[in-house]
Amino acid sequence: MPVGFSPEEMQRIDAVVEKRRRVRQGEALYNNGDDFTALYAIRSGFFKTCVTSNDGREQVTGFQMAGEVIGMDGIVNDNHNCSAVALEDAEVCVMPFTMIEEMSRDLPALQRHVHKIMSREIVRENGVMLLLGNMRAEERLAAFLLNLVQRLHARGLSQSELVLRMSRDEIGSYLGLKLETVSRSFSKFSEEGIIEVRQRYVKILAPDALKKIFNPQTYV
Amino acid sequence: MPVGFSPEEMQRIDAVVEKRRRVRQGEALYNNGDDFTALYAIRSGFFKTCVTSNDGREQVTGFQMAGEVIGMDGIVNDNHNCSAVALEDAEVCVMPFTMIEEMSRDLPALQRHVHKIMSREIVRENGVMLLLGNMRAEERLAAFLLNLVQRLHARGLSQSELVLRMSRDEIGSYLGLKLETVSRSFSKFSEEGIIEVRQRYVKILAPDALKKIFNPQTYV
DNA sequence: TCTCGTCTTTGATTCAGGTCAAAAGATTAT
DNA sequence: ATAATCTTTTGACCTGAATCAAAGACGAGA
Repeated sequence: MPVGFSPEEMQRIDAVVEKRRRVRQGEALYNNGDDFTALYAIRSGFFKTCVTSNDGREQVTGFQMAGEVIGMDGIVNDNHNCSAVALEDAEVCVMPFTMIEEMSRDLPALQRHVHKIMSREIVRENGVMLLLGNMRAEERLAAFLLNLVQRLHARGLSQSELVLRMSRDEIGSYLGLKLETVSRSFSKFSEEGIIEVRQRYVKILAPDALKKIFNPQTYV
Repeated sequence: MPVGFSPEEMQRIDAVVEKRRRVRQGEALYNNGDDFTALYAIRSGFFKTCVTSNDGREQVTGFQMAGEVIGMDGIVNDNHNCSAVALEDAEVCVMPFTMIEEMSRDLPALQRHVHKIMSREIVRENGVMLLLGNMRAEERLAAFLLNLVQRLHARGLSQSELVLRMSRDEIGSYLGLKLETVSRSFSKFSEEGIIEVRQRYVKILAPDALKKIFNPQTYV
């Protein structure tokens, strides 16, 4: 969240952010097609967002954790273009978008913050496109693990251990791979001593080896 | 561009939009890493945007034409995260971002417009992720052609004929395919009488057949 | 007009990842 | 505790797209 506001301004911001909503594991915060009314700041829990082609194929477009904001996909057409599903019990701040717009007219720092959040999402998706368009299975998984552990570390968690909140199938959907390929890649990393895997628990034993897989040239 | 402004407001908007820049074919409007200062509204010409992994693999993230706005990738980090290269001689409006922010504080309709543009880009990229993660070569090419021709048609051009501004290699990069695969898919469509291709000239003979390839289920 | 360089097509072959199948672990419900 | 269900792993095999290679086609410049 942005910084550098006066106490009075913070109070206004708090008012926007006061409404909470709990979402149980497996439930949708919003679904594709739902009316767009608000952005959501994740307070706790873990989400996936996904789009579905009209013949039913699902693509996970991202995994989001505490501190991240979701829902921007709804702004263009006043209804959501993807679904956001909780992968564990979660709580979000409901931030009505009209209030956000109103307030960011008065508070340039908030305005800039909103723009940055959306731009960050564009940049993130650029990165995923690069991954999906150019990388091989093991590179994708390495990139995924490194990204996840880095974000968790930024939240005070371990930079080497994590518990995946999503299934192999969901990881595969995000990475453009089948679940068997994800599983095989995990096993391969494990055999090579790069990681330790037990179901959804993952320990990164050799982060440099992962980085090397993710980006071979840098280390040659 | 947004509508519904008073003459006075239009004048202010015109002031933002008055600065022009010409970009010759093959030149970059901005490069990855460049300082971010402005968004660009394309007045004429055709661009590609692309990101590059640090080992040099390039991913085309989009093709942009007149009326579209590019540069939003630069907002988060105050420098551009991708490059925008003109595929034909082009002219853009340079819209300094500080001016956009300033004005959109006064003009809610402009503010909303800026938000929609960014949201539209997020949604577009969601669609590309679905394409890259789930579709086979011919589906990707069909989706690409249909999208392109639809956008051209919205600009008053034919809905069945088009001249590609980009090479097979660039199409391949965008679609996550090698250029040979793009070429083969073109040939296949051509053999099947779905399109007529002569180099970069493409005529869509059977749009429904293309739509069927793009989205099989709908027609079953 | 001819040549050079670039882009495109096509063919032959290879291979990464998909598909199908089955077993082994987890997790939940009874 | 046990059964039932879901998830994950692993194996065998297949296939769509990549790779390698060569020949055409086109456009720019001499």
